[in-house]
Amino acid sequence: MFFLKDLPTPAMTSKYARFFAPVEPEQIVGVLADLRRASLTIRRLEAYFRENDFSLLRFLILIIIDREPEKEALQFSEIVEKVDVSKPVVTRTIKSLLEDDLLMLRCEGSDKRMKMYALSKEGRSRLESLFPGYFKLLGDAAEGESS
Amino acid sequence: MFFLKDLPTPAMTSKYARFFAPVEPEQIVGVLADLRRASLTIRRLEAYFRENDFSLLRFLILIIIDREPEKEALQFSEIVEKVDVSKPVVTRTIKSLLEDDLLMLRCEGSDKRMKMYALSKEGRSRLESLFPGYFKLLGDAAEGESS
DNA sequence: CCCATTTAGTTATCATGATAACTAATGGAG
DNA sequence: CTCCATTAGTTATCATGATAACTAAATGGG
Repeated sequence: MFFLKDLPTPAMTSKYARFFAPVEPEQIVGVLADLRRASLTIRRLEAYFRENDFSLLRFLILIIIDREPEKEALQFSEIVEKVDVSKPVVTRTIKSLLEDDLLMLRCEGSDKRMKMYALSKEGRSRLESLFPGYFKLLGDAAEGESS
Repeated sequence: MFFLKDLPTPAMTSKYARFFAPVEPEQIVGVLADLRRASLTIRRLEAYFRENDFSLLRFLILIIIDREPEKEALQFSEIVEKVDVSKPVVTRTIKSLLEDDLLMLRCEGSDKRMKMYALSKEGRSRLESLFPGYFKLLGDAAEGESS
């Protein structure tokens, strides 16, 4: 998250310009504005999921499994690859999803180390119940961007 | 941070389109791309400061004090307002900056609750030593955006 | 002037990200 | 077949964000 509330004023950027020349001040300010805008959107998403006793990461893991075209179960390491988060965090989050019966462990395959996870019925309906608010926030962000 | 590595394919968005209509799929995908891009930039910034035994928040607090035109010391609550982070986190971070002698406490004023903080000489030079890498990353992000 | 309320900042505790080091299963060289 | 290196996932611990509840100082109505 990028926490600077106020973007630098022109007076400030000119004070620091010697550090970033030849990049134009407007470019620097533009990037800062983008970082700030994205951080606020992410914050709103996190608040939305928290209000619904969920988390962005839990949601992303469910959607990643759901959106796969052919497979109906995904391997742990595939999930780790698609969600750009460290393995221990995925382990912990999947554990909580299992405890809530939103995911099911599928121990098929010859390799006894591998773990496959599929959405449960509750998992899928929970996911769908979260879609409207999620896409609403993304839509709002899209609007805010053009304005 | 937004962790989804792969943006949804057209096949995926059409699967979910009923949840976000009438917003156009390209808009949703566009916002997701922006969130992802910003998250990666923030990650690079955090990695940069970590490599330099610093943190993005520590840096932002220093720059906020430095960039104020007239005042050479800022009040705790002013810092909290400008950096969009909770008070306890600011307390903790300022404490670490004091321990490293990068900030100085200025207990002036009649209100004995108030605390004012100013950059020390080391604080200012530390800040300046971090500028080039910081603005380099912002410049890179600006380039990546236009491409 | 006194007590209740407000304001400034801190402490305690939790949530969720990371890295390092671990266990258990696999697989390939000899 | 045996043993060592590799791969899959977990455990332990830390870093840094949050909220709630706290202490101490200021303020204002009676």
